[in-house]
Amino acid sequence: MADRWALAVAEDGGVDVAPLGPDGLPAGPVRREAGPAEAVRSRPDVARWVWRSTAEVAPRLLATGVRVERCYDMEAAETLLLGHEGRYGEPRSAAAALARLHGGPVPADPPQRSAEPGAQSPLFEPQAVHLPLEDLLTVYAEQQRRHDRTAHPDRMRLLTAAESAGMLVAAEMNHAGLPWRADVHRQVLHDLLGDRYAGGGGPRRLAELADEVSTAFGRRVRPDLPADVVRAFGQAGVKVGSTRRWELESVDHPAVKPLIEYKKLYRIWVAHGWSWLQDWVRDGRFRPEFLAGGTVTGRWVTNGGGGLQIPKVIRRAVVADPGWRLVVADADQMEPRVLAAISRDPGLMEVAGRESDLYQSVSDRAFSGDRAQAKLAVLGAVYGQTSGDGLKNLAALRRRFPKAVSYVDDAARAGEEGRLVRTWLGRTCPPAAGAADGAEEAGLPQDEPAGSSDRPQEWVPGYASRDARARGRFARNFVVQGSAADWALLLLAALRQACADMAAELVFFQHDEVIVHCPEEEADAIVAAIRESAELAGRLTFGPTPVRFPFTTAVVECYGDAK
DNA sequence: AGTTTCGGCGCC
DNA sequence: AAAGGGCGCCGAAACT
Repeated sequence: MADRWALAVAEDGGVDVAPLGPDGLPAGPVRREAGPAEAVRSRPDVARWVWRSTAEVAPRLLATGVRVERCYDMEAAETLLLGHEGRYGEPRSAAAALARLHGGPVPADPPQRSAEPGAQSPLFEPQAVHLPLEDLLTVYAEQQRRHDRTAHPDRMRLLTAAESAGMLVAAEMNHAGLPWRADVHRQVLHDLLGDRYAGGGGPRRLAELADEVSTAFGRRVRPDLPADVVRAFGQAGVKVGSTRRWELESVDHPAVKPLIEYKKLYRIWVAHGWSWLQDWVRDGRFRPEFLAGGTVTGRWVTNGGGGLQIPKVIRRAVVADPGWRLVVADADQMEPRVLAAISRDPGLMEVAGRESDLYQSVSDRAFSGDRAQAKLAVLGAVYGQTSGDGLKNLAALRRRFPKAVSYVDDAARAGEEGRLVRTWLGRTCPPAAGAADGAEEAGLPQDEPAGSSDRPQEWVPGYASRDARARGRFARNFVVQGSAADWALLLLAALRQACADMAAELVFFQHDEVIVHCPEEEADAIVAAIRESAELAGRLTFGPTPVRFPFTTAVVECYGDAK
């Protein structure tokens, strides 16, 4: 049995499959099967299935309980390769890749559809283009050659494998759903907001707070209309530029307290209230549609339901099934640890080589024990902070960890100058990303490289334009956030394999946090598997490195009890 | 009336 | 003086 097989879905839902040799070329005759499940089930020893789109195939496998070991997602590969080649914006479908090879007209990608609440099969792609197996093989062979031509072929191949694994995990999470107790959710809502229908059609507590705000101003003010609030403050003799919380917090006025409380609860009501519950929770599960690789940095997004923005108070509703547990695992200080691994800064690698609190260690070395300052400085360096305490403390950071800071500085400069910036494994930042305004559809730099623009947007001689600086900040953050996403994909892939021979299921993933739903007796094994997967992912992603990737894990029945 | 943008905030 | 990065979501406001 060949190690790799290719699989092409036909118009009628049947599939053609063929074994691939070590060179990636067909090593046997094409066979016809009734569907992906039949094809996979009768070939249990295949190590990797090569197909056009995991989102197309995986739901059909999951529906019949068939699992694959690994896959190669051709359209994920095409996206990564186009990015690496500096060709962001070109159509990324397999059909487009084929057309480019044959010199024909290149079809545009189908438009992204958005999720509909309660959709039964949200992953089914209505506009799926069924390429014959022979064409898939042509594209695949060319993609192999394109991997070979990248700056680090071994890393790029790993990235494609990791992204493909992520697509499998995402499909499995979409299938499983996050255990969700609607009754608990309703109780939380009632505790926070009071009766659902009380004053003016809204919840009681919001009506009360709106009254308090109005009383404080001495006239009727609607707290959810920013313009109305700004006007009311103006009439009270307080000049505010917006109604953002950080700005209001420094205002001394009796309306501030109820206003901030109102906005907090209003947010819960509109984004995770009763109608959200009705729209997104079915049969005891919340099913956001996870999209692996949904952002340019490689972070995932969810399509529908705000799956990655579940407010802390609402997590009370995430409850394990009877006899089961949630293993909630959160990577400790992931971004500075990743910065240590990619920059090879000796000092930062040394502190990241311990599992203890990294910010405290940085603080001990450079900030005379003030952990909060150290954390601000590190995050400021990663995010490109341009003012405030973070900037002030950056100098101390630079003295102690020069290679780490210059690593992100170099990325920022490259971004400003419109050069390509890549994560450790080779995911590539679009040159125009981070531009202040739209018009990046062309996928090309928006304005002149720094210093050569004849119409600078700001008159600061020798400095980059505002847009260029925005791209610099984007690129600075990209190398860290994106390399962290590289590592997280490998972590997920390893954890998925560890869960394979247990009942445990991966049910949630949020950048540096993962939740496994498992029978109580498997919880200890899962905790160990997370630790082992994290270290394995570190070695696979970054090669030999002293950097550790510890997790804080909690075995709980309720997500709200973690942390 | 329908679509896009804005303001604001949730998460990391 | 200078907006710290990435997202999604909602209603209101602003547009067509």
